[in-house]
Amino acid sequence: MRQNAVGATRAACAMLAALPTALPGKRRVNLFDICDRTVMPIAYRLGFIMNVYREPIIRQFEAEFGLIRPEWTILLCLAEQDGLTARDICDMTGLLRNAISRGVALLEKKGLITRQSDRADGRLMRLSMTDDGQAIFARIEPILQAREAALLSVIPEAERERFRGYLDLLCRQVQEMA
Amino acid sequence: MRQNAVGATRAACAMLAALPTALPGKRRVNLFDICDRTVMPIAYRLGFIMNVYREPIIRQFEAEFGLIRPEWTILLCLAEQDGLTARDICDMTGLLRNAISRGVALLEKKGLITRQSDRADGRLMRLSMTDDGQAIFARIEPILQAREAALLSVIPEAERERFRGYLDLLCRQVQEMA
DNA sequence: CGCATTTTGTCTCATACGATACAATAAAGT
DNA sequence: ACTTTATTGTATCGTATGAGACAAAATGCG
Repeated sequence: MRQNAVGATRAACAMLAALPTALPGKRRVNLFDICDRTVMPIAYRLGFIMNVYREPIIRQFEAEFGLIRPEWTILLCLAEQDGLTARDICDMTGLLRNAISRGVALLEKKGLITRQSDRADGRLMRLSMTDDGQAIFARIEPILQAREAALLSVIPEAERERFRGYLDLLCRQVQEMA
Repeated sequence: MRQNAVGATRAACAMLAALPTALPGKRRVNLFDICDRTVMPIAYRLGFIMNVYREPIIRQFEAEFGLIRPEWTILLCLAEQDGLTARDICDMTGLLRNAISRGVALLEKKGLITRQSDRADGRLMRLSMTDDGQAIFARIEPILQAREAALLSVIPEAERERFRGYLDLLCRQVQEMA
């Protein structure tokens, strides 16, 4: 007998409750065996994808380039738009002020970016990549690109625009929710 | 002049390079201003969504229930399938052995799960939720469910199945990539 | 059997990270 | 102008967490 008859929505999944309670022998349980029976089938998938896709890259960049996540995230942003402020990067990435501040300090100490206080608003620090920063970024960018290509390869090219559209909707929605 | 003419793919985005290099006044820079000019427009969106959607919940559950991420992740899995092993949960969630082991130890100490070593394979520990565990899970589940509903509300119902299909493709692909 | 190899789970350690409080500047209200 | 209030960024501190080494059990191979 399943012991998990908890939560209001559990009843909605009652027809699935007939699944074996004791796992048969050594059968390996798969992600898809349970994620649709949870109350968060989409968020579960998103979380799983990020756990498996993003985490290893974070560790690789730490080990290989000595850059923590906020650091190369900042470089990624500055590569596409010079003179961003820490606040800009927070908004664009969803990282916290804390993390960006730390990343900026580390990058500056390494000489990979420069900080210049804004003339109009003394609180703002405009950030720019140095040549060294661009050199490092030139090494991490192809890695990110290759990984993106591998990820997307399973979605037919004709469908990618539609998929991107869904993600844009979610991006706006999570901003609303915050 | 933009200083970021770095990386092989930059040329492909040349038509976008005409964007203003110095930010005009105090204009707030948005996520969508740059994410399509990076080499990882999809992964960037996925990362952003997770940063803004998942992180706050992780912090809330830590503060409100004293459960770290591996802990409530384990409960989520056990709620849908009793008797899972730590290894099963790793495969299903994309979390590392380490994290699951830690979560299991904490949950057991709190009396929220029980561990029972498998008769056939002495290395395996079969996990089960206790009544207390189910009680806690009954409190976190609605929160997760509400959040999922809010997230998905922006995707038309008729399209959700298609979206879920895309995510399934990505789930399988990241498993392949690992 | 007997020995190497693999698998499962735990432990220790260094560290990246979020929470909180704070300083500096700007903006708004009177 | 002068006093709140908000915004931007920084510093300190406790903790969650990944890396790596390890123990125990199972499996493969001679």
